[in-house]
Amino acid sequence: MATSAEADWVSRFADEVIAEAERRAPGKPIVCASGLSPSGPIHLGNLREVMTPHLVADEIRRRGHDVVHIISWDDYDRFRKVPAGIDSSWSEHIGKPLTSVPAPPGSEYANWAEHFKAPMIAALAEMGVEYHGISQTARYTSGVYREQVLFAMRERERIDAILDRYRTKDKPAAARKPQQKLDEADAAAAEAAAEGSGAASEDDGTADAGYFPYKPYCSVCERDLTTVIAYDDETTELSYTCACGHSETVLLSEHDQGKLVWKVDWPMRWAYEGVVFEPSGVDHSSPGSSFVVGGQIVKEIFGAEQPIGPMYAFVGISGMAKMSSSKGGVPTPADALEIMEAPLLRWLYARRKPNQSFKIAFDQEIQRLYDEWDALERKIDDGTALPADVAAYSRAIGTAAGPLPETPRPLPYRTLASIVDITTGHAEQTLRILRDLDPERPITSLEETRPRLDRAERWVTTQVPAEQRTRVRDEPDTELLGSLGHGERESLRLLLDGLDDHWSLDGLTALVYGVPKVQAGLAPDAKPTPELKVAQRGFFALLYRLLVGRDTGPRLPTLLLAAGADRVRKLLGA
RNA sequence: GGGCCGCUAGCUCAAUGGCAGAGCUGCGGACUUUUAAUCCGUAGGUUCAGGGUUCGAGUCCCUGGCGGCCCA
Repeated sequence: MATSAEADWVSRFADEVIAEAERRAPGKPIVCASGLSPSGPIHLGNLREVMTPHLVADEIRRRGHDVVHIISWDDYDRFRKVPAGIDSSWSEHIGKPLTSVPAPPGSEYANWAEHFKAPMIAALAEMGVEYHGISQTARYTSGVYREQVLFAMRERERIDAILDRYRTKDKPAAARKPQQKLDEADAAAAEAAAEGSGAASEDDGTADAGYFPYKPYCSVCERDLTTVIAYDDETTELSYTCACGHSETVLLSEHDQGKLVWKVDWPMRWAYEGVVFEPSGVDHSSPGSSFVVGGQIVKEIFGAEQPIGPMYAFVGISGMAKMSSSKGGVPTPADALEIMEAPLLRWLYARRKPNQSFKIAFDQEIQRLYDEWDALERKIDDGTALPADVAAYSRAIGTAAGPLPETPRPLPYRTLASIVDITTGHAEQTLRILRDLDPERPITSLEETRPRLDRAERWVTTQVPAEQRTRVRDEPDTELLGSLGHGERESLRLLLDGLDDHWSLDGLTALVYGVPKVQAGLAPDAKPTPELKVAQRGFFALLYRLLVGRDTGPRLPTLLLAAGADRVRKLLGA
């Protein structure tokens, strides 16, 4: 196993967490935690909230310790605002728990929270992330946190005093910030991240009647537009009014409609679950943030310790086509898994330390990424990979539970992309080209190249701009054909005459290079001269013009095979 | 105004106080190869600046600069 000299960041955290857990709660399962708010699409930035503890927990599990990774679904949080694209009538639900808001129109799910949890759950399963999901709605409405709620109310003055250390006197006057130079995706991601972490502009529970760390959801309208006006520690009688006009008095010792405010809720759960490791976004790094305040509350009020909590930086996106960003503008893990295999996505999160930001490629960069991945695999095989690279690789391809599915014949992604581009995904043609790629070890079934083939195809169809796609002409370019000189006509004739006898990848390769040689009076297998190379290039450009209407394109033999002999004859004016 | 993080080769990043290193790009070569093909070779550095601690600092401390973000 990894010694300290070759440990990566995951291993180092695992060391620390194991030691801490041993000190805090010897003999009990080690608890790592993530929190996710299903208030909208759960995007690739939020995935870091899960992957960071996942990787650490997995390392701990690999070492044979008992460990649990909790994902807390903050589905009892209030519905804050109606996102763009949703009917404005949803505004009547603002203030309700996310589990009490109807799912977006057309959804098969019971409510807003379930609708956005579902794709994340599917993605985590595909990525091999093992976790214990906890619905905060279920926790609060079943009274699990009863004692913690009553305790927090009893201690409200001390909590208020802690919060007060960070309150600033003059609330308003928050000068509008100058126009940021973020592009749309970044801005949306930053906003979504802030939403998810519950950091910004959270009502901390201050009211005229005093401070109360508990906020009831109204029994009539379900919204949290409530104000606590009285509370009795002895009887636990709590009186509130709601903006809807309703008012009532309930026994908090029996009442289950409401929750602790975020800055108290989070530390309460650290204490309740005994969380040893939980990361947080960089937006928690300022004084007064819920992470900083929570650290004091968990210690001074709940008598527990704050988790070891690395701050993680944002995850960016490069080149996401506007169209397919799933309804929210920011791509989700499901979006990424459409164009890359799960180990690749895991690798991105494993190889960078949490405090490093990185980008996930939806553009051409993904080809480079895959090249790098394949090169790493070769280095692992021949033993020349660096220890940290080996660690990241092993965390990417599987978990303590076993390896993730892999592609049996991992052909270069760029090759697959190029092939599906020109065959437009046609299975028979794709297989024919794949079979001819390596005659020594011919591919006999598309299955051998899956799932990578499917990811490449998905990438080509959803992410490659139309102007970069190869589109074989439907009709011949009669104008260009008509303007050709004698030599050019002759070259096309030589090519067409040879088509039937050279209809294979190698045959066509010899043919397309041979035509200019024959024209120059050389033997088809003559060594190329500089002049000949110029002639070849000119000939190729002519063919590309006639076949795809541009000067360049996929390698000609592949292109000819994909287009088919009949179409080639038609387009070349036979 | 306060805070967090970052700054190392052209780019993306390694280096846990102990010889500054990879990938890509570039350059040279091989190849009958083409949407950034592949293989071989090679170059590339005031580690943001200044000071301090140390036998030894990219790494630790202080001051400053620049960038990103958060809070006010």
